[in-house]
Amino acid sequence: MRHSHQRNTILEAVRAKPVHPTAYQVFESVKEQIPNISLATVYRDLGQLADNGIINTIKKGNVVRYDGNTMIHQHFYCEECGSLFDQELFDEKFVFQLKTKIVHEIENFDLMLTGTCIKCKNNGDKLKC
Amino acid sequence: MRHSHQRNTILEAVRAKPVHPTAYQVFESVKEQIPNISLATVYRDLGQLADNGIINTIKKGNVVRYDGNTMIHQHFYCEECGSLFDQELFDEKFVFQLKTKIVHEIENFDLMLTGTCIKCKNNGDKLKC
DNA sequence: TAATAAATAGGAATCATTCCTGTTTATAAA
DNA sequence: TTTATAAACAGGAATGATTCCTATTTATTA
Repeated sequence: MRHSHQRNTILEAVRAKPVHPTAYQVFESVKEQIPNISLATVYRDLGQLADNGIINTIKKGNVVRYDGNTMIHQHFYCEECGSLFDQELFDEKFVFQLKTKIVHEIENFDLMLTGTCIKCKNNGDKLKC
Repeated sequence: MRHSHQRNTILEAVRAKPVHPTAYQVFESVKEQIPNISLATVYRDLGQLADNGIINTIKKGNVVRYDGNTMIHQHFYCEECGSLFDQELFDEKFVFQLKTKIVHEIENFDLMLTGTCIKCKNNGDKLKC
């Protein structure tokens, strides 16, 4: 990969956002610094960064989200408010042991939990009173 | 849900296919029996069947696949040949215990493993000789 | 048998993502 | 420093899975 101002700015934008932004959200964020950046460039660069293991991708619904945290971790998605949280459930060691139990060669271990987050659950309970 | 010939045929098609068919694959299959079935009908009925817990959905890439097996199980996707296998790794009991460790209310536990399946791996090794 | 709400076919619309093309830029060799 | 060239880019068109829309048909219940 050659040095690129756009790609650096894109990487910074992903790392700055703990919300796991979509490509479009990264586009909007980077636009503040590079007004005429192209959405296609954002997609291309995010793809390159992911291919090189510099960022991770998370799929939820029909959109891809990008995650600057490359440590092994899992995610929780709240169906009520749409928030996507990091969820530490299995560590690297556990995942490594699991891989040895499977005949296939595992590259990725993607766990997505969905449900209602604690905040929404409490709000829901209140409304029911 | 009212009785519907189309929906029944669609459900049979999903259950008959161990490959976890996409909506379009179900459409093609059902077309043999109901030639003028609409793709929109297939999508609508698959959605209803999933909403009622009669079938499950699996997301891989940008397509949804449908699974007639409603028991708790996980999936492995081979990046080489595109096959999607059932993978029993965590049983219902284990998943239940995990849920108690999390503050949020968990409804779904979706694990997708990706990599190279044993068959493709062996083929690859041969080619390298 | 009639009323009616669910289900349907077919096509249009949506939207995230990828592709295409002519132009610009980073890098390395001359 | 200049030149060559392949990567990166902007902007817009294309793609493809899925959903929406509307007029028509069908299952169910009174």
